[in-house]
Amino acid sequence: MGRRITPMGNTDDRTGQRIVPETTRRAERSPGNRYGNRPTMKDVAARAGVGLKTVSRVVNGEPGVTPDTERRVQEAIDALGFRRNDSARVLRKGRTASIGLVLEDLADPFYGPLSRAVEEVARSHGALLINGSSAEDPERERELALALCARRVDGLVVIPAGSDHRYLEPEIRAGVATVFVDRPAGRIDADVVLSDNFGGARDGVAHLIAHGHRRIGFIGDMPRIHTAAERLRGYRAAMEDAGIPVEDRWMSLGVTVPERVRRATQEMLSGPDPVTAVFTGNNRVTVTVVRVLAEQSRQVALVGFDDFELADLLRPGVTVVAQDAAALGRTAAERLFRQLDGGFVAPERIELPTRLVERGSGELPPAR
Amino acid sequence: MGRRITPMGNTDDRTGQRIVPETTRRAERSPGNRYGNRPTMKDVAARAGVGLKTVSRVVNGEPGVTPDTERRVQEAIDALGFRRNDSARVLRKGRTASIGLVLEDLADPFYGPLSRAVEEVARSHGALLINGSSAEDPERERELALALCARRVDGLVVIPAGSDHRYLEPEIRAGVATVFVDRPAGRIDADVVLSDNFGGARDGVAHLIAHGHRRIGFIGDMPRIHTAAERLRGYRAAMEDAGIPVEDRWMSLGVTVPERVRRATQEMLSGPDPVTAVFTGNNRVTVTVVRVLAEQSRQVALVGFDDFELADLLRPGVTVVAQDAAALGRTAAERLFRQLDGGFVAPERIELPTRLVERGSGELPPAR
DNA sequence: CGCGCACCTGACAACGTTGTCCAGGCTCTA
DNA sequence: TAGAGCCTGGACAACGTTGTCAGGTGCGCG
Repeated sequence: MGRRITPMGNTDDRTGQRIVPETTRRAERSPGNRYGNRPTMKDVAARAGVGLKTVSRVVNGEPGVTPDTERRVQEAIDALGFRRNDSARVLRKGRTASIGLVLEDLADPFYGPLSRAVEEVARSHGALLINGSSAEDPERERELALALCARRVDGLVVIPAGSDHRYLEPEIRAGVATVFVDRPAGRIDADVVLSDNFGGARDGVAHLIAHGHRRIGFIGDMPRIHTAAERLRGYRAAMEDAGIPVEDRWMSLGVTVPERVRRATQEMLSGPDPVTAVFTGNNRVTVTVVRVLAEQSRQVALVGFDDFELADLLRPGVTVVAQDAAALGRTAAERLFRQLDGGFVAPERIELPTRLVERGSGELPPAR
Repeated sequence: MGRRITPMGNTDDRTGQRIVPETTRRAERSPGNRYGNRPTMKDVAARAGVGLKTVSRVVNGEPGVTPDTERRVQEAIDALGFRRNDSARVLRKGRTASIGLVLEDLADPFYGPLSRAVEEVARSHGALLINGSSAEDPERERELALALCARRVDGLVVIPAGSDHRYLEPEIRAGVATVFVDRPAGRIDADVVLSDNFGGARDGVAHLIAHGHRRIGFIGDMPRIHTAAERLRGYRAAMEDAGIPVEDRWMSLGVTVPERVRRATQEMLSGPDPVTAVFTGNNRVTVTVVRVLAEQSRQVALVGFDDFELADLLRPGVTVVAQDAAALGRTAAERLFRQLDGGFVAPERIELPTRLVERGSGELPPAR
């Protein structure tokens, strides 16, 4: 491996001087237990010569402590490097001020902004965010969600991988606020925040039809994924509205790995009556299809679901049906805290609109 | 707002039937406290007619329980919907099986894969990941890191925003494993995992020089950010190696918002002796510069630090110095767990190599 | 000067779990 | 059949914090 390793001894960024802190030794962890013998409120109280509860009051900024006492306690805190143990606090108070986010894959550019939006809302409510990726595996989603519940997160934002979420019923009944995003919950009654997948896809396909296309391909994700199914439904609706009978060979659903998408695209583009336009079901598919089309001599129109960075810089620019990932996350998180702050709220299904962004690829006329 | 809201009453994905679960009512939260009156081990024990510790044994799969007793306990658990309270467990055991990640911005495509890699390693060690964005604000980084310590995360992976991390010394001494990624820690002695920013930038600029360029611009992030400073240093080194005196107007450092970058680029490209090539200091800058160059009639060579999706699809393809974000995250997390599993390890600085990916934009000859 | 009141302070229990330790019942052997 | 040893089960304390409540001090007013 090409990595270079040097023994430490940092240099200060600004002065370039070598810094050797007198002691940044890790405390020997006592064998089974204890956080490296951290000081507790008891220790602080002893050192400050006050009672336990007085320390608690100072730490939490509660009233009823004379300035002099407060100063003594604060000095002891600083001297010992005390930091309140929130685990114990949580145990006592019942609220953890943290929420969980179960998503599909943090590395997917669609979920980054969504996750960030959830985090911002959480932050504004003083909560931390614990998140995990389900990798599109229902079992893993379940494990993750339940692990978060065991940590007693106050609420849960879930981007479902599975289609049966009854396993969450006991948790919801026990008071865990829950909101589903991007895809609906399966078999339970809960808040859901979605994009208008059906309408967006229909509009996108209609846009191609309006530019003269009739043989239009659809390449999407596995049909068991709700968004994929909805977008396919939108495609079918647009075609039907235009009175165009859809041929089976124009549709391809399955995993979104490049190889499959590539093959599917090539098949649609070959044969006697090839498609003259393609509608792609998500950003990963779109990117692969753009690559395939770049290799074609013939011009093929393209509209993709999901916006992506640089779509405007390609030639032609890629026309997309854009959904607002950040708005999805924000709306879901706000909904979550509404549940937490206001007690029970009847579950709703919130659908956010999509937006057709014309950049050129969708406005190409049918070739030949 | 264009959102559509419908009262719930889910339909099953597969059957289309309307599902109305008999009761998914949220438990009334008792006023101050309690997790909606969740059952505890005590409740389970009472129902199963066994002792508290026996329940604990069953829940944790400890030996010493007859199959018959185990079955009774398991039934009680299922009937009550019991789930172990990990907060209490943590309090007792001292380890939380969770690690914290403080990064700059989850929505940045560079950090998605990094975060995901950290998560995977954490998962393989049975730990959860709590993360937060510092938004490049040192104070917020500090708050976040300390909040995570208060939750008693076992370890911390930090992408520094600030340049002084002495505030972490008490935590490290108390046993919180800590690894810094992407940028070094300031003023403390800790593990650091970096890309070879200096070498990568030097190689990238040398590549431009090898293709005949002499007037080469550098547009980067704020110089207080370590990576930006290192990359600038690499630029200077390459120029010096080639015996080219660098002019001040060829360099522009500052925030990476599009407006500033755009202006900086335009300035370098105008005037009597404009630059014939540009080296960009990170992916956000690169993208903006690509946009500006696309508007130019003249061809300008470009090499960017950081790879980005679709760089190969642009015309010309964008030549980049690629760093492996996932490898950074993975290496850091592995290092973290090495500390956690193996006790004290002397801090090291690990530097991962970068890779020059030629795609065309860096191989353009100087215009005119 | 004495009483009452306000204001501080601290002892104590409780949160839900796990580690320790002991009791009781069983089996196996001498 | 008695004793030893093993296996199972449960009582109890402890983890570090916060809510409750009662005690103590000092001050003002009658």
